[in-house]
Amino acid sequence: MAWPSKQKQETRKRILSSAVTLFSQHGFDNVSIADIMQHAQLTHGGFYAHFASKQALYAEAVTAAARASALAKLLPSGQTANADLARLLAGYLDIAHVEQRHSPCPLAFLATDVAVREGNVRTAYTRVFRRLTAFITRRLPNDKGDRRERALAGAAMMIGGVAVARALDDEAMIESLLGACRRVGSELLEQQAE
Amino acid sequence: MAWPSKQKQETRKRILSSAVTLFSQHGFDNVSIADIMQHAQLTHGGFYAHFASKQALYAEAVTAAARASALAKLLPSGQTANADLARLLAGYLDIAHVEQRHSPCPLAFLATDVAVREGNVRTAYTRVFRRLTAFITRRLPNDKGDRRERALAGAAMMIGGVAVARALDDEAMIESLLGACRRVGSELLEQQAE
DNA sequence: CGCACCATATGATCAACATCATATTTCACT
DNA sequence: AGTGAAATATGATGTTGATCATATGGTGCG
Repeated sequence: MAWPSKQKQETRKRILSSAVTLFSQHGFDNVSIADIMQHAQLTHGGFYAHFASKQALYAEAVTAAARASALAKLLPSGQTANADLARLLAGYLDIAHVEQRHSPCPLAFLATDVAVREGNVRTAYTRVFRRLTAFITRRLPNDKGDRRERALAGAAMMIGGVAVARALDDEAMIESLLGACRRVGSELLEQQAE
Repeated sequence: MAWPSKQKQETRKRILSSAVTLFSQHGFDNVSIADIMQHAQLTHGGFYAHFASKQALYAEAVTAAARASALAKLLPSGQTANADLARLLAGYLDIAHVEQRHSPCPLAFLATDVAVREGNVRTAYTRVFRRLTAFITRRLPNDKGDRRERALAGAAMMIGGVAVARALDDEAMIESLLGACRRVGSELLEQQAE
């Protein structure tokens, strides 16, 4: 009975946060445990005191990334539904997001990387996606069309826009793509003034 | 000067085709040269007689995948613009595509996988994306709104829809997502009957 | 039939890396 | 201050995989 100082919990959080950053930036397979631990200012050996395996860390990282990312910061907004959606679109389809200058959304950054795994990781990803689409659906007006359908398609467009932008080579095309998704997304999701 | 039998060209094509299949299915890092060669019914050693490196193969595979995928088969269509777009949406946002029961589109299957590489691979990806958006743009009516903008956003939605669907765990949600993207995509890209 | 040569196969080599076993440090409490 | 366990570090181990060097085998020509 020693160390009630919560050191361990904080260390664990630091590892998770480093994992989110590095996995998003380089993909699961291009990041070693040693890389993550180093980034968290630790050495590689202690890792298994915190996580059962690299895969287990990945599953938690997907969830943690969602919590840290822009969406989470919108949740307790209190603004109008329309303002929330506008802010979501603008923040998500932003070059700063694509270049990972703030917390990346795992749905866009890890999409095909998650698709090739099994088990927990997929489940975590699915949960995060469900949460995003619920967030959007709740803010769509009830009257025109099927809200859920538009929310799903809108989410796909946002995620696809960012994922593709990250893969592109050409700065100008990246900007066009993001701009196009912002504007069409706004038509699709926001209540237009009449 | 022997072997005018073109054996080598055909072998090379077989390797490329195996690479497309396996990279799409498992991602670049989870496929070894040996896996690819075995899939092409060869042994690992001969690989470097055909490609300079695994990365070089990847760049060519992105291009080859595009050529083999559904889009390519639409190109010499001769149908109306609307019919082409309808066919593209239906074929792309299809569970059979997601489950890779036919040639996968590299834009969706390799998006985040390409995003973490450098050089040739990104360039090849960008070229394929440019080709897809050009294909769509050319088939949009000139009158309402900015064609190119709608083409870019539509492409992002298609690609995002398939990429996310592949990562999801839940069959029902996959179907909803694909259906939503098909219907919203159709509103966005097809000329609606009045 | 045998030769020259290209395509492919066999068999290293060398470096990364996930995971584990063991050592060292650090804190809370006496 | 001293002690013991928790937290972290150091140092294997074993495997996998990209790449390369060398060997084999089949092909078309003389």
